[in-house]
Amino acid sequence: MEEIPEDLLLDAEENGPPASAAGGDLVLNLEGFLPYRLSVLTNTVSRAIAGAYSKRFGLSIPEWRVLAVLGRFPDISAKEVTERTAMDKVRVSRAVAALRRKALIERRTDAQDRRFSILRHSQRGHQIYEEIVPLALSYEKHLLDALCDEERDALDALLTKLMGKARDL
Amino acid sequence: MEEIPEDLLLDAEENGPPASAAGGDLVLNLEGFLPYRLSVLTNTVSRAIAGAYSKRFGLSIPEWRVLAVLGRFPDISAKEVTERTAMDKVRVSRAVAALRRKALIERRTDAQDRRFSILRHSQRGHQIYEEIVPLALSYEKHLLDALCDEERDALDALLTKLMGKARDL
DNA sequence: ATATGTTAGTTTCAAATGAAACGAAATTCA
DNA sequence: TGAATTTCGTTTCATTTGAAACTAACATAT
Repeated sequence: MEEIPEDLLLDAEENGPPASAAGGDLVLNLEGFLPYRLSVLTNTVSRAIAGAYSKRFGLSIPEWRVLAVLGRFPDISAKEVTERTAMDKVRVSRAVAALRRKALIERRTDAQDRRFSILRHSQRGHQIYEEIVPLALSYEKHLLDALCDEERDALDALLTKLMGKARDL
Repeated sequence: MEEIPEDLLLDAEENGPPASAAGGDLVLNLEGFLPYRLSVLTNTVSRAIAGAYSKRFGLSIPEWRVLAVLGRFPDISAKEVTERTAMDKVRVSRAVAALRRKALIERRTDAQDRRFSILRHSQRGHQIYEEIVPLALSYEKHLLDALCDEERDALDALLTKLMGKARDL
C-alpha cells in the first residue's frame, strides 16, 4: 500500500543542543537525553562483551551472569542469585536450567529448607569461568583506559548516586 | 523490583569470599564490574520511564523513541531514524508500523528515491509527544537532582568518553 | 537494454522474554 | 492438628526480539 507523494518539503537541518522550537513547543533532544545515552552506551558495551563469550563458549548473558555470581559466591540459592544479579527469578531459573544441561553448574537441595537450591560451578564450569573472567576484565580495562584515576573515582561515585536516585521511582 | 546487593567493593580482582573458593583463583566482582553496573542502572531507568508512558499512552519503548526523534527531526526516513535512535531497522520498521496503526505518525514516499519513506507526527501524535516530553524531562531532572553542576558536566564528559571507547570493539 | 550489485524497508521464523498460574515446601495461626 | 498463607522455583502462554531471507527501487557496468 504505497501512497503517492504530494508536495515535498525538503528539510533543513537543525543542529546543536536544544535551541530550536517554533512557538512554545517543547523539544526533546534524544542525543543529549541521559536515559537514552545510558541505554545506547549499555547496549553497545553489553553486545561487545556478550559477543565475545557467546561465540566462544555458547553462553547467553543471563547464563554468564549466573556463572559470574557463582564464581564469587559459591553454594548460594537461585533466590540469592536473583538478588545479586538483578535478574528476575524466571530468567535465573532458565539460565540455571541451561547451565545444568551443559553441565557447567551443579544443583543440590538445601536440607534445612528443601525449597532452596544450592548452586555451584562444576569443574568444567569453573574452568570456563576462569577463562572468561580475564576477557571481561580486559574489556572493562579497555573502557576505563579512556579515563584517568580521578575520572574513574568520579564515575564510580556518579553511578552510585544515579543508581540511588533511579531506584526511588 | 529486584533487590540490589549490599556490599560494594571496588573493582574486580582477588577478593576473599566465602570459604570454598579455592586457591589463587581469579574472581570477578559483579557488583563493581562497570558493564554490569551500567546495565543495572540503565534497566532501572528505562523501566521507570517506560512504565510511565506505556501505561498512560500505550507506547512501547521503540515507539516512543521514534516519536521522540521525529519530534526533533520531522520528515526523515526510517533509515535516518535507525541512525538517530541506535535501533536496528527491524525494530524501527515495526515501531513505525505500530505508530501508523495508531495514527500517531504519517508516512509518505520520497519522490526522488522511492525506496525512502518520509515520516512525521500526525496531529494527534504530536499532541502525545508534547505530553510525554515534560514527563521524560522531569524524570531526567529527578535523576540529575542527585548531582551538582560540576558533577553533571563530569558525567556528560565521562559518558562521551566511554561511548567513544565502547564503539571501538 | 541486460546483468550485477547495493540499499530501504518488510516479513518470516526461531529464540528470548515476562506476567501470571502453578506445585511443592515451609510457616503461621486457629 | 489442619487450614490459610507465604516463599522458592518451574512452567505456560502471549509478546518481543533479531538474524536472515525477501521485495522493491535504484545504481553501475557491460
